[in-house]
Amino acid sequence: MKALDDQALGHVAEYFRALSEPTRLRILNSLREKARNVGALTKLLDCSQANVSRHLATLMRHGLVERSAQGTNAFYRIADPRVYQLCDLVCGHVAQRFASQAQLWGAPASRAKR
Amino acid sequence: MKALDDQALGHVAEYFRALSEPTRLRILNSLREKARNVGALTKLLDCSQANVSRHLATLMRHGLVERSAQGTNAFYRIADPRVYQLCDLVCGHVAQRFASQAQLWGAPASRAKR
DNA sequence: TTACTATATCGTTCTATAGCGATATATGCA
DNA sequence: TGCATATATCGCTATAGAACGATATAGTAA
Repeated sequence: MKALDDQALGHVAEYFRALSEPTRLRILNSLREKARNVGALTKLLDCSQANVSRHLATLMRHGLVERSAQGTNAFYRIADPRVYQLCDLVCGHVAQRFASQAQLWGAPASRAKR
Repeated sequence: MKALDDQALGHVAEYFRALSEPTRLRILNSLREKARNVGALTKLLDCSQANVSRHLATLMRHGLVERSAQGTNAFYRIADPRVYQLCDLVCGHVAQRFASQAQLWGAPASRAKR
């Protein structure tokens, strides 16, 4: 992110926005192991089929997943495994943040040593 | 991001959401070199002081920047340089996506060979 | 054809938030 | 004290998008 022009910055922001929804992250997480069709994801996530379809469309629009139709089924798979690098980085940050906050608050939840 | 419980997933989503706004990305980009106070950022970004302050509060809330007051000035600095790793990953993805789309579209914008 | 399944899309409602102007708060100086 | 500067916050409007139910589209089989 060096000397980004505004247009590129907008695209980066949109990419992050695509990842800023818990249901979409759950979809990506479900596709970690293998490709799945919409119905499977619907059951797995306990979410309406319409919503799953719409979130998949959003993920498609940003190149996060790929689609392959087989008969009436639409199978989705991760298009770019780098997305997991992103998530892992953020998870690390979030976890660390919680750890330090737990320390600050006297760690009532996650037993810290003193 | 392996077997994330819903709460953690929500936090990850919120973290991404904090990064999903062009103005906030511009702020982070401006803080890449050095810490700046609100007034400096306001001029730099050509944005209202109220907005800058509010975005900084959002970035603070997610642990992306740190604040240090000096008199009436509030200086902000990057709290976690890993955020730039995130942005660089996304930039790489976005750039690659544009390149392949340019190929698909016959590259009218970014002169492709053939 | 008709019926069934899988997926996508539409229309509505509701919530979150960005931007703006005005104002509140805090610090420093005369 | 009073005033100027720096920052934070409030109230408002407008917009984006998430969830939902209903419906449209496509493939498949009888």
